[in-house]
Amino acid sequence: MTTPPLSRSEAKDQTRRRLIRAALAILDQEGEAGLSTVKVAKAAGIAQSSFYVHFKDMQDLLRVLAEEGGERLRGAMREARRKAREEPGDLDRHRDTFRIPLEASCRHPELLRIQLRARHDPSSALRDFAVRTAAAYRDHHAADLAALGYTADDERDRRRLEMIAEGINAATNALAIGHLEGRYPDLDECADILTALSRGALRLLRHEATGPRHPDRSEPAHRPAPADPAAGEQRGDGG
Amino acid sequence: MTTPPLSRSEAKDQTRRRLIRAALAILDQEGEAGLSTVKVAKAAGIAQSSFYVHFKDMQDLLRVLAEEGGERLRGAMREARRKAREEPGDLDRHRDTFRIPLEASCRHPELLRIQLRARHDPSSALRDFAVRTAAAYRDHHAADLAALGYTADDERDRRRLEMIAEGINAATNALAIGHLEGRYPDLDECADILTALSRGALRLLRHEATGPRHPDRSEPAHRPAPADPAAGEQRGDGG
DNA sequence: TTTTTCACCGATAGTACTATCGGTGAAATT
DNA sequence: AATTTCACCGATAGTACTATCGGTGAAAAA
Repeated sequence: MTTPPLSRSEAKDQTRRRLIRAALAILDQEGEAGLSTVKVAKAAGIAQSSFYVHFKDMQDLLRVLAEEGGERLRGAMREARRKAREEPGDLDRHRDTFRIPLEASCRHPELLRIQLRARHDPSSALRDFAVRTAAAYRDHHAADLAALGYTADDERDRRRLEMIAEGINAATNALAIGHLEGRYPDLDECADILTALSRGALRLLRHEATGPRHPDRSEPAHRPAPADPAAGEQRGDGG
Repeated sequence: MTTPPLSRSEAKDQTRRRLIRAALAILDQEGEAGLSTVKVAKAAGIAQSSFYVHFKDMQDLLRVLAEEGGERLRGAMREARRKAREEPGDLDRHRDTFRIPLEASCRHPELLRIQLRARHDPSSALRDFAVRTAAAYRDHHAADLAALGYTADDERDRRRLEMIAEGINAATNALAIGHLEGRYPDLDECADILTALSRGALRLLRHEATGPRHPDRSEPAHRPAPADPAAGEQRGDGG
């Protein structure tokens, strides 16, 4: 038995972390309805009343949980993206676009499940987190697709690009869940399906973009896109 | 004005229906967490204790709700399918495949939202309903795709077909929600996106199904087109 | 009419959870 | 060593909900 002389603040922080982890586990296993200060505190090994030493109330804990969860997801996405950049994969840039969120999701199954649940639940304290996470994924896709050369010049194409990104995002989540449930063991195959799905949709986009049905504006307007895919959102860690 | 001489059983049945409708509304607006016998009974205009005249407990009400909801969704799907059969739409068979579930979902927004929520919530009494509904949609898609000539001979193709159907289903729900939220006003456009999405994925399937077992072959430019799904395109206009 | 039935009511016991209280002992500070 | 700080404790008041009770009046049956 190690006898690490924990300082008071270290011990407190450790308890706090136990509370957060306990809440995450209960949230994943029993859902938001199963959450209570009693259960969380007990699972963390402290008295129910001591819960309030660390958090103002359950809402407060969930806020912190969402913040940290969002950071973890974003970090996983960043990491996967970085790894994808280092690897040869020039040929499969398109495919990587789908592997990255898939891997990020599967690296944190509880967060994925919680996010999917909370997204449409008006009573959920995590709804905001879920909506923002989904928006981040959608933007990631939209930006990556734009980077692949699928520009959206007019209003309609922009909307279509968004719709495609949203559909792809939903499919990504569904396949990630399927993978986590063991139905689709091969993550590469999931990425393949997503790649194939998007390819068809993008053809529609490009088709519309190159040969407009209503040539009212003869302006090609080949604007060089936002250039940085989703890098702009968290380019922070530099190179 | 109206003086409808309601028999006792008629009045009771009407109260029961009010309870179910009230529960559905609360469920949609506040989520499962906001549900209580107090609220439901009050919204239905009766005393809380009288709730138990009609249902054993809240679980019982939710069971009935799920049964009726499932029946309504299935009915809407059946109806849309029937209507699609009657219409000329030979050209847009493929597209109809996606319009049908879209319309069915949008006809019952509360049920769609509730289903999406409950699907991944382990604490939800409606989880079973959600899972079965999702499975029904997925099967609908898989069957329709099969009807379009995309056979799945071996294990792998079967799994891929299922994955495609699951992805498409998820995208369908996402776009239906987007439509209900007003972001995608044109349901036809949603169907177009879904059509395009599936077309790419089906190409992958067909490629695997018709081509010889040589995985190194790159994308062929020719179009064998067994059942002619994409032939109709949409107004084609080669441009 | 007389009697029975029963949908509905108010009251309430019981359960589960929240959030605050004063107390305690060991770490931290003096 | 003496004092202060504070993370944690048990107890408990307060809140919200569930589910059961006996009572009531009007519809239904006799």
